[in-house]
Amino acid sequence: MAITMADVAKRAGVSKSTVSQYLNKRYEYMSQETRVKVEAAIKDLGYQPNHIARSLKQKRTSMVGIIVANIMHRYSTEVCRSLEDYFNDHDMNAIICNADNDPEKERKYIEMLRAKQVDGLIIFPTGQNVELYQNMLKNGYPVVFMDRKVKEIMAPSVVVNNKEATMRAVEHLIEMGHKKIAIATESLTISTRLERRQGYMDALKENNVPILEEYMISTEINSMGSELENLFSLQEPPTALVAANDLVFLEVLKFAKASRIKIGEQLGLIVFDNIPFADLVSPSVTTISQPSQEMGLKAAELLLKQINKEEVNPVDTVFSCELYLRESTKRSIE
Amino acid sequence: MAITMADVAKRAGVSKSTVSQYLNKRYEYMSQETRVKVEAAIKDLGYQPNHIARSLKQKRTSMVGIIVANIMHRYSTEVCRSLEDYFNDHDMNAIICNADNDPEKERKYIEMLRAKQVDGLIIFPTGQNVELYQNMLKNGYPVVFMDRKVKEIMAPSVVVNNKEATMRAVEHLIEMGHKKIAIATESLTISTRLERRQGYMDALKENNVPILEEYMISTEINSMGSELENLFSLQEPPTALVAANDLVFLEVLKFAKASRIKIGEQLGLIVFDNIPFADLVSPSVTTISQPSQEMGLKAAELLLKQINKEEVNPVDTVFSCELYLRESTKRSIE
DNA sequence: TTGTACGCGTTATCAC
DNA sequence: GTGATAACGCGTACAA
Repeated sequence: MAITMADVAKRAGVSKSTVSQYLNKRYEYMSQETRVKVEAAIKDLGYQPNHIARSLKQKRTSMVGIIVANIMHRYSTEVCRSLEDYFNDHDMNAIICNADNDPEKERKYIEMLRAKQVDGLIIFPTGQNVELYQNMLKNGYPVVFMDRKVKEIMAPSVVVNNKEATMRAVEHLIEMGHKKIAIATESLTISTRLERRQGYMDALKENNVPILEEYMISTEINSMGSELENLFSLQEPPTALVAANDLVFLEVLKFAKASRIKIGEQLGLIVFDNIPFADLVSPSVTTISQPSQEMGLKAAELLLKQINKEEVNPVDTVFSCELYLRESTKRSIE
Repeated sequence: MAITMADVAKRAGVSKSTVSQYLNKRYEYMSQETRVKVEAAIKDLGYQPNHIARSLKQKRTSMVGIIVANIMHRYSTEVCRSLEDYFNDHDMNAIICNADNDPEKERKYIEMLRAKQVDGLIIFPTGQNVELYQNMLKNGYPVVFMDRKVKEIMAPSVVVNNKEATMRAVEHLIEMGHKKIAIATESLTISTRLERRQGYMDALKENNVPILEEYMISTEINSMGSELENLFSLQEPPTALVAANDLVFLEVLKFAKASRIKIGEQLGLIVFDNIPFADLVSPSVTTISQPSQEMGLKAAELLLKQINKEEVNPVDTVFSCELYLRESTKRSIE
């Protein structure tokens, strides 16, 4: 079917090994004459080396796996883009998989990618497959965790300062006079969500603002709308809200539109996530932005080091978020 | 290093072939007894089959390549998500690559992915590597083109009715009383951009609205801002604008904000692309939306059929876009 | 400088 | 039912 080294060798009137030498640019072991012969044969036949066979021999596929929670998060897309760029520059390919925050799916992907002999894995972990993570780390398999921490695990991780960034954001709301501040997160199964909520609570506590359970909603995206309705039906509805990621933000926008709540006027709003049009819509949206590009770069570097058998410390690399103040939090409360 | 079939065979006291039979579930050729022995050995050793070796033998990697123009387009992300879902459901993996509309990069990716023996390719083509495309098609290599057509090529393609959709959108602007309608596209190197522009021109012609060169700007994203400035510095600046994709839209928003042009009030705006928050921002944005999910599904099906040696006609599958009328085009001109 | 022979981990084809 | 043995396509000692 396809053209193999043997075909090239026959055509050029040399042996397979000579062709192999040529392909690996070990020209010292070769006369000028055979070199051009081989070159011609390759061109003639349109020969393409078979990486699969090479991988089998070399135990290196030049592929890495990326297991992302959900590529529809803007942040995830940005990180993937950054990772892909980096690996491409290093002649590697990335296989991108969506685990959808489903531990079962995550497990399946990890096993599949390892069976495919990918050289390493970058994982946005669900946090639920602890034994599996530990197994990989114990065996020295190259892994970098991204975005989320796994408590029981010591591993190279690339994360942001969720707690501090949220604290800073909530403090800003407090400075603007807000006292009735709510936070909406997805279900509290993942470190980032817990940390953001903790930052929210810490900020309130440090500023002697009472922490009210009913101001902290956390639920699936599907039921976020009705939870928001409850929240704003309280006797004392919040005057400000922190949306803990972009999907939550979308739900908040939907709800605000339906309820004719004017963001920026009646409701101060901060979003923890990267939003492409945040500064261009009206009102522009105050965001806590994550340096997705740099994080992807760092994670890729950490993985590549491990693949190249360099020592990598199993510690968190913590990036700082940027708080962009915009119109959605411009109005102060007396 | 890793555990191989040979290890399992030794442990279970059988031959490699028997282990292979077991793994491929050919239990008929096996006593109950050996079956449990093999099973136990696999569990004990934590054996994982090596897909690379299997691929070498079977000439099927269960991987497909996706070469996307730029994953930062929302539409591309949505298509990728859809593709990934489909292939995952069929026990295949997708390798996603960004060609950045660069023919050279595209060529490199096609060659790399084919060397990696991926079972097929879904390409958002630059259109510039015609010989390469033709070569793949001639050899019966599974390929599906996505989003863009390649003129010289007969191949299974999944596209939208760019011209008709844009016509419809521009007709709407005309119905609203607009006569000074502009269109902004990226450089006219790609079929979708040409088709959208053609649809724009056709709509004007059919409605006896003069076509003005100075109302049709097409340039790199980098210089879109200054082109927009020129456009709106004309003696008769346009009252409506079609942004031909989401990146152009972003530039339009930037420009409008800087120039204090009120979208929906002073400028009717239609965007050809999928915009996540289009209906939730103020003013909400009239969009021409592409059925990314269904298109991904269709493309995946077409590719899988080819991989399974089923006959697939080298024709365009044309999906229809949806025109969502929103506030950015609500104001009529007398 | 070039060729031979073997190994990589799996599957397919036969014998037994 | 089970087990040698030969592919698959490439890399690489080692020999020539």
